[in-house]
Amino acid sequence: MLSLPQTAEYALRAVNFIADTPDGRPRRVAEISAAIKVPSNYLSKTLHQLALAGVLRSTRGPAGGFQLAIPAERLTLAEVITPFLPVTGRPCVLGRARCNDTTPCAAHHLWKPVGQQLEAFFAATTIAELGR
Amino acid sequence: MLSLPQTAEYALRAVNFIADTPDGRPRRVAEISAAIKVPSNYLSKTLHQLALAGVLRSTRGPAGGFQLAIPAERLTLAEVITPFLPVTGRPCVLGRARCNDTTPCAAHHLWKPVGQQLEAFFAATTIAELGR
DNA sequence: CCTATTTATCATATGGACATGATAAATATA
DNA sequence: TATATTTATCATGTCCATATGATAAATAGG
Repeated sequence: MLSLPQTAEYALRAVNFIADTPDGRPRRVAEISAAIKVPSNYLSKTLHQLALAGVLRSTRGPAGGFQLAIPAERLTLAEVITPFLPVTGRPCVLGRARCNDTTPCAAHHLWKPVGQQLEAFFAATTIAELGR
Repeated sequence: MLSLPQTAEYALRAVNFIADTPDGRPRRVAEISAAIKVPSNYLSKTLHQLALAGVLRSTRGPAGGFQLAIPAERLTLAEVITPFLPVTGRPCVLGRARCNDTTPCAAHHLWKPVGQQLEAFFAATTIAELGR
């Protein structure tokens, strides 16, 4: 029905995989890419963006790779996907530029609670809560 | 956070506008386009697709235009947007190809109720319930 | 300090959603 | 039956998410 951008899904899969590393040692792009089935060269850039966003920490050179920069228990899904959502992310189902409580679209009153629940899901769910 | 394809939003706006026509007379593309602020030539094709989907009825020639093919009280948002959703519409937040109760992704158990509520919203809400 | 290993970055390609403009086909009505 | 009006369809263009491939920069360890 509604779906996340491909890249945001990649990010979630990657972070979830990284979070599941014994003693949190760094994971190489090649490892992650193979594990979650995402093109490695593209994933490389996605992981870099997550590092810029402060979600991951990157280390170059031998034994380098990507680690969580935030403990899985405090890292929310929202933090992971936000860098990959369109800047023009509309909160309005009808796609109206301005839609809020004071100038609502035709569907605002019906959509609001559903949309809020959706946002709450991403904002409240942590990586630690995911399975494997 | 998540959003519908642009074209699906156009479709909802258009159908909502058409539904709001006194005695259900046909509405011309030009009228609709002006009212809901959508490029008319593009809208034309979108409306045509809705006609093919059985949501609208089209009439050519003078006094022609588009009308609802289904009473607003029985026309759901899902029926309006479905023709414009990607065929590969994933029900899985992590974007996994196969994700269901028996072979769930890492987020399946957490996402399921939220996703269901989302689907229920579109499946249960009718055009008649929208405001203006 | 050299070398292997790893991320960072640059250059470029591609497919599809979104859009524009023009022409064809249907039809009401005078 | 001619004409104006309206949708249907065709041809084409643009932009961005997604992706590929190659090279540069950093760093650990011998």
